[in-house]
Amino acid sequence: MSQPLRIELDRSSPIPLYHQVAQAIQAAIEDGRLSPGELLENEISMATRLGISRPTTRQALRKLVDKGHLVRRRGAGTRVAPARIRRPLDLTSLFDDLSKSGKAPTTQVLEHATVAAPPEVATALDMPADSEVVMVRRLRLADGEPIALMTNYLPVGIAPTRDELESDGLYDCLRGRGVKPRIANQRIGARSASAAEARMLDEPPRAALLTMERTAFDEAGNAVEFGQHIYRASRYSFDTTFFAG
Amino acid sequence: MSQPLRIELDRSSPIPLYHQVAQAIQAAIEDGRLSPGELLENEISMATRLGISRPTTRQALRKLVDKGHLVRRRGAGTRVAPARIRRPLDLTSLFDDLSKSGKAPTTQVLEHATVAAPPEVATALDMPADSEVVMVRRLRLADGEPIALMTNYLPVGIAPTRDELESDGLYDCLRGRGVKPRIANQRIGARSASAAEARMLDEPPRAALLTMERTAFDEAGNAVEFGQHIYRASRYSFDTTFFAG
DNA sequence: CAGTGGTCTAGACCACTTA
DNA sequence: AAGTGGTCTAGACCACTGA
Repeated sequence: MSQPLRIELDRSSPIPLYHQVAQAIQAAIEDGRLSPGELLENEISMATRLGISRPTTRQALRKLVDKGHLVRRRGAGTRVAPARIRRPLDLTSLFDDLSKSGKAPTTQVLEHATVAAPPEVATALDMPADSEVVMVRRLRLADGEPIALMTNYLPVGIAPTRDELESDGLYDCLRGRGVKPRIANQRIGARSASAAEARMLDEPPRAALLTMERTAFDEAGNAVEFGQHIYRASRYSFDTTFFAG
Repeated sequence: MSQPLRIELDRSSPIPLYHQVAQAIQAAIEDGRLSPGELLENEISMATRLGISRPTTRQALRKLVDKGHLVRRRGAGTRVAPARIRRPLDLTSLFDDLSKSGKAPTTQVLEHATVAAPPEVATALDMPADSEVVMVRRLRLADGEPIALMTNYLPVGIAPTRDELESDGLYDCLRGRGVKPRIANQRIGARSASAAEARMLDEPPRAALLTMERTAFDEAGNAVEFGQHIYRASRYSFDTTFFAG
């Protein structure tokens, strides 16, 4: 531990104290003021120094452990986790993935229509058969190069417009409408491209494609989105981090 | 809420009280005594009924929320999460996956040798170049049908023997040695099978394969295992659940 | 407005690590 | 033996939901 981390707390803020503390420490880790493996101040000292109780301090540290940013060992202290075990984004978003890797993501909306939900879609979204849903098909590109062909189905109430989808990722659009996806079930597989798919994605015939099916839910368990996507395996792969419980 | 869940606590047990409570509730959810959407007793009443403090009760409930088994809303109570948003196993294990779906998994150990770590393996395991590691190649089958070809590299100290690997999954073997993988970084992609791969997996030439690279770490951040695996896309896909947050 | 979960406090004792 | 995090208690006040 070099020297105690400077943390400003605002007790009049609606943001919980433990969250302010966690944010401050996470920021310090992310901008390098705390290095991987570095020993942190112990929690009792941190609590008294910040003028908060020990349980509140613990709650902040626990959050960071859950996110994989800190490692704690009884008797041995709290350390910044090795960089390689940090958890990446929680809900995979192609748009964010591409932005972060320095590519310029663009979108062509191929279709945008209100349709009766096919049976498998109605099941996934937990709606009565033939309910109306918005169906969207998009071609996603990075630096002008096709990356993925995405088909999504959304409840009519929350579906973004065609224009919104041209400029932002689906999840950004949903957030803008106050919809917060919290849980997603994904199934990732692979298959060979059909002739039409190969043509659209600029791949050779029967090229290997990554496939992903996803159903997303908000915190109350309401289905928010169902998608069937195919990715060029030559240009894209899924990076995920798992924590054992 | 039908009627308060019967929970037996053992205060002399080394298992923490909050863990006993969480286990009891999770068991009730899993065997159907609590149904999806069902309202639970509120935490104050549960605390007094079980003779434990409210923070301890909260800790139990928080664990279950983190695992996706419960959904809580201020003012509205605690409910069992819809079945479809339950988190599956945390660290993907082919062996467990197959067992649960009623298949009989078997393993052929094709190679088992101590070798100098290739550069990319040394990097993944965070070891000096050319360190000795145990390399294992296995063919995994379900009901006698080939499913996956797996290549793993492990530090010599913890590597299971050939015999152990014939009868159990890798992660079971590691647990048996007291090694607890807690975090894994995975990269999932796809490509076409080589002639040799197609032959071993009983697939047509150039069939689409799922690929997975994984590095697993224990709680202290020590690398435990690095693997490069290929799966028959026609027989296998990855199911995962993500939590935002 | 009654009831719920969310936040926070100020202590206590214990198990484990390190030296 | 000293220091650390892990567990647990018994309260308090607040924000939000729903009838």
